[in-house]
Amino acid sequence: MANLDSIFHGLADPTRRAVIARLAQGPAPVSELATPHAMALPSFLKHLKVLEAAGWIESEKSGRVRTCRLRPETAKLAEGWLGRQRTLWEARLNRLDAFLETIDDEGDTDDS
Amino acid sequence: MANLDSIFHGLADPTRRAVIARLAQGPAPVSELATPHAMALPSFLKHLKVLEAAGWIESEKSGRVRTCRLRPETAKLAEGWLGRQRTLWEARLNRLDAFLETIDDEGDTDDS
DNA sequence: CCATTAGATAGCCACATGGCTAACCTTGAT
DNA sequence: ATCAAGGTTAGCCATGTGGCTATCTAATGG
Repeated sequence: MANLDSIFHGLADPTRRAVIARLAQGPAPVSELATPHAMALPSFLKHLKVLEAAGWIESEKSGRVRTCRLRPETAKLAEGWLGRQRTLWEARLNRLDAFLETIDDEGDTDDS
Repeated sequence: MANLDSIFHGLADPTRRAVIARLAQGPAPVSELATPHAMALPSFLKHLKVLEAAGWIESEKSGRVRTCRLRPETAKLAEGWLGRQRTLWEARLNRLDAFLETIDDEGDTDDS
């Protein structure tokens, strides 16, 4: 697992998001993950390491092929944090609405 | 608005997440946002600029006070992307389940 | 055994990030 | 008019990030 810092940093790059999107449809070997991306393999491997360190993916080598798969729990951590903020935000808006209605009930105060 | 790169990069730092969490409870001036964080103001301002460039917050200066507020649409973009990946992932698991049931239906094939 | 395939490691480079201090500019209060 | 408060700007520095090439190892196919 990893902290939110590395989890969100993992998402802050189109190559890495593309890898996650690809792996959401099932595991794949490194070379297959790499082909859509116009960069040298070592550069791409760095992205995979970032994702693995963040807990987004896990991988296993069998023979000379390393197969990567997604760890969906990590997405839950990310969605969880975002959801909690949204909850706070919405609660605040509800309180605000309630307050505004209170003002309505009191009628206009500064109108000649 | 901004792209997913900067949106997620905005979240990849505890100071910035704390600012977002604070602003989810309502707008606040820069100095109030800064006080909980043990760093010089200019350093903190950089974080605010990252958040503003990413579309996470907007701010307005009146007199010598700049007030910041959250832009919750941005959270929707982030949650939206994550949600779409989860949808793909779950669809894939459903197909996998269906496939495994297919195998069950066919009975054992290699059992003497 | 030899060549090929799949990936790993090392090292280099340019630029971005995240922190700092010092100096500056407005606005507000006295 | 002056001083304090609230930012803002400019510049410095160390480290991180994202790309590259060159080289290396370990499996596999012929």
